[in-house]
Amino acid sequence: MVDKAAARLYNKYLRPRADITAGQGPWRLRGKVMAKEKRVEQITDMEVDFAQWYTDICRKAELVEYASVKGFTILRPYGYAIWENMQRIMDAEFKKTGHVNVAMPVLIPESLLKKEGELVNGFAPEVAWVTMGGSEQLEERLAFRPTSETMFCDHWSRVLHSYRELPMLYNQWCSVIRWEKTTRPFLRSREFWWQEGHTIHETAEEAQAETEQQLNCYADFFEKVLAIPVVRGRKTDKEKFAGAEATYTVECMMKDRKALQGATSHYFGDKFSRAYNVTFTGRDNKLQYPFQTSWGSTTRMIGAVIMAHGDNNGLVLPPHVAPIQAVVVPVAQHKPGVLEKANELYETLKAAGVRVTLDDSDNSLGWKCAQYEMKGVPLRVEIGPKDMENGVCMAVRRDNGEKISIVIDELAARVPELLEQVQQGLYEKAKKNLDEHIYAAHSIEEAKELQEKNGGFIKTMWCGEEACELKMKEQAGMSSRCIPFHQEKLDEVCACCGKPARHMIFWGVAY
RNA sequence: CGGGGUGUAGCGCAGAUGGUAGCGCGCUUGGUUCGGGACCAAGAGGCCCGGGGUUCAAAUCCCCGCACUCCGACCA
Repeated sequence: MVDKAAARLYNKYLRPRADITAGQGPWRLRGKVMAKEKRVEQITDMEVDFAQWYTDICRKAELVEYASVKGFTILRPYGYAIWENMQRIMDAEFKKTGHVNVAMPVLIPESLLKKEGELVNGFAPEVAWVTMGGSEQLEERLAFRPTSETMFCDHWSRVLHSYRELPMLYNQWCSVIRWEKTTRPFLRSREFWWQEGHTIHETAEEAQAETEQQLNCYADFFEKVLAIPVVRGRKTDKEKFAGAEATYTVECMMKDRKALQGATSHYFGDKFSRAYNVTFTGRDNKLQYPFQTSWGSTTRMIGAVIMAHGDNNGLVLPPHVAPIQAVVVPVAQHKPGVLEKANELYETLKAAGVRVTLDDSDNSLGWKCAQYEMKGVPLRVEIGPKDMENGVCMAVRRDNGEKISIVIDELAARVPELLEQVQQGLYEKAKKNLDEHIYAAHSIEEAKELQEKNGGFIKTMWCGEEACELKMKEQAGMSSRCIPFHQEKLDEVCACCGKPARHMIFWGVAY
């Protein structure tokens, strides 16, 4: 019902622009008329247009660039460096609990993919196919992996013989292809990078424990490394992974109070091992089917970091994954001794194990400040002639703008300490955002009203029926996020249908 | 896949009523600057998204594609 002419006019004259160029009145930048708290141009304010703000950050902080095929993105060095830090930390955690890395093929024969019905049905709409090999038509078309359960099962069906070989705790770092209809950097793209863990176990209990352990591993990673608090819970049958017996999730809340699924962990029972004929000889000398899990986390976590911590001046990175944790910025660097001193600070911090960089380029101080704020560097260390006289330097926190004078001799000890404080500060801020935006509702109408007014998670009691999920979606625009492990009893009956309630459930508008 | 919007220099945009292109920022070089995106001067940079039409003539008008983006449905 949008008036086309009006839309065009809006677009031409009123739509918020990312770039505000100099010489345009009150926003004039070089004339320094801009509001003090808005120091970085080129980024749309999140209050004006959150989606545009997000895209601006992805591009202006040089995290991604669009590729030539729709829905595919290039992870640029700065973006990839964040991913590498995530990988390094997670990979070490996986290995602590006995997991080993493997590499599976990128192509899956159609016949193999089709062996497990639910999985195929779940992924069929988004599978990309290879039909040609050189100039020859292939006898059987090959799927680009959308996920690798089938490859792991096929492999296990050949190599597994005895219970003595169990459990097999495998993981792989790779990219997968899912032909999504609409795409956004990090949040939804046709190719994305991830890790997928796949394990098989002798008993159901062991497999269930694995599922839980890995979910907790993710939750810890989000909270301690990404500084994003999560809600742990189980997905409803409607929302669970195709073919899984149970799907667990860590749900996060973004600054616009929309929900984002952070990572998932699935319990498969022996469903896949039966479908793919994975067997082993048990302790009782009988042929048995192993119990299976899979769990995954993706580059979407970068999107989560952007939307959980970013502000109107750009990206804000948690120190644990920041490619650059501190940048040394010399002030009045042409003055004698300044660059030398700056370099000394750089070397000191490097020796202290800080991921540090020194910007001795010719750009002005203001430019440098804005640049590193946009890129989310947690700490800026300024050193100028006046500081040198006093034997100090100035540290500026990205998360709250606080300026801290540091005696140079104490730099090596103080900076790591400050980085930890930034890490903690980010978590606390995000935790506050989460805690303050969980609302209890007792009917669909109330849920809808709360969602429209506040956003966030709406918690209600639920009978367990899919019909009620559909009703909530239709009437209040929300999907179920999870059935939290920490249950509360809000009512006796389901908020949607009035039948006896079985669970407390979280609803939200999701990415 | 449905509904809007937009494709002109690296980025942001101007280019009524058709006559093959401009501005700001950025970039390069030289100089002056430097405690929050500096200033001056001289430069470089365009198959106007693609394909068809209409016309003496198309960035501009008409079809058809494609891409990006926002809002829904689907998903990590």
